[in-house]
Amino acid sequence: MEDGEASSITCLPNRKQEPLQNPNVLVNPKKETKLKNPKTTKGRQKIEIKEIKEENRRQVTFSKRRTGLFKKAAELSVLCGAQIGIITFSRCGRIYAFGNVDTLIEKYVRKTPMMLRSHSGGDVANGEGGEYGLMWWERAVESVLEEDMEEYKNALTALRENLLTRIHQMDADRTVENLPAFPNQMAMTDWKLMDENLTARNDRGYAGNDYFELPNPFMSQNGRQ
Amino acid sequence: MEDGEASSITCLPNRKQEPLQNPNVLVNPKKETKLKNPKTTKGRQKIEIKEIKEENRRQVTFSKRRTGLFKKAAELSVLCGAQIGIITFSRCGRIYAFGNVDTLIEKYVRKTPMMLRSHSGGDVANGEGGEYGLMWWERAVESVLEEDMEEYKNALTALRENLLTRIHQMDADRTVENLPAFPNQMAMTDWKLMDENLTARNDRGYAGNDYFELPNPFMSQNGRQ
DNA sequence: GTCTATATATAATA
DNA sequence: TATTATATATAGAC
Repeated sequence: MEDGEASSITCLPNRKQEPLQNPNVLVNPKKETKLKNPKTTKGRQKIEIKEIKEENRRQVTFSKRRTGLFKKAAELSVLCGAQIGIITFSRCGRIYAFGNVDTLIEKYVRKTPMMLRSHSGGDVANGEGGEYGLMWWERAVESVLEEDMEEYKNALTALRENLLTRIHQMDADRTVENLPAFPNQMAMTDWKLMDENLTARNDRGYAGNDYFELPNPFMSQNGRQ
Repeated sequence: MEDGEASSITCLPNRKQEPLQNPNVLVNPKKETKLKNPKTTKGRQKIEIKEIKEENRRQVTFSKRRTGLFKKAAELSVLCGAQIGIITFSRCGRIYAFGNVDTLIEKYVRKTPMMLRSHSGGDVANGEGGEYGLMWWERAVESVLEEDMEEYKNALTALRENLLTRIHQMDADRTVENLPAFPNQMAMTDWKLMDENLTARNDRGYAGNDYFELPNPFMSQNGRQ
């Protein structure tokens, strides 16, 4: 009820009223004479939080709630000056992202070394540029950074892609079952970049809300989600 | 109004009522005789979506809305079988994350090559193992992958960390002002991993909601956000 | 997509 | 923290 909250006039305590079918007896239900409102809908119904089985209903819900989630994120970002990134994979593997995800991923990975270090068992290594028993590709990265941080920064996205397009076998879940051995063989051509009409950024531009969708090339164009 | 929606009885069309101060004339406002409700609060007030200046109010809002956002994400995940990851940096650089972020980051980076490719100007390269004008570290990564994908997978987190701990100068924003030249010198010791009481996962365990907070070691323990 | 009625989130307050 | 009243999100039906 963003604007025109006149419907709050309705104050009928009769809940669980008749099936509200056949509103044709009364005046045209929409437009004109909304007095004597016969409750055209049941309104928002309570639902259980469990997987929605009906394909179509699930799809509608996904779309609506994803929109709502992103809107909430935008508001939180603006209100509190927080940086927020959201990555969403629909069941068919379609990506929906919110925020300057790339930047946040880098910040995230950069700021959570402890988790990873403890995972790999080692202690925090010092980074003076010597040899610390790093794997060769780790040293490689290290060396390029020491001599050319700027170029590295500019090329990071390319590197990042190259890195990860190689590891499609890992954590393959049901949304991305059988990727070909070389992902570049995929016809990833029909992705689209869409600008979202999310809440306008404030002058600081915290999250820089970019919002895009990248369809899974292995899904038929119909039957999306 | 989770349970007990009796308050819907109140149907006073008089909005913008008096400042509702001084409810002491009537019976005790809380408990007993909530009939003749003198409106103990103004209820949720409409706010503009712009940065909240008051430190305290902003902090409260951040906490509440972040909780709400994560709850929404959990619901969307369960309802629609979607995988969702959220990364949030508060103004002071504290990290709040939702979902199996690491896995989703890998999936995300793996599945967005087009965006990056178009950014770097090239077309989609084929990956038969030849030379495509890749930068040397790209070829390096490529070669290691071709001969030892498994080891690479296992070492990915270490690589990932090593990669990104090197690029702390980029996108330095006001939340992370002056990181030392070598992040490993940071005393990243007081992070904590907390389990969140988010909505219980369904049996598929889509997002595997892990939720943790990683405080910025450069912020004093008080004055958090 | 749009609409309506209701479920839910949350601003202000104690 | 917990409560309350209201703003907002969204289920169901077009």
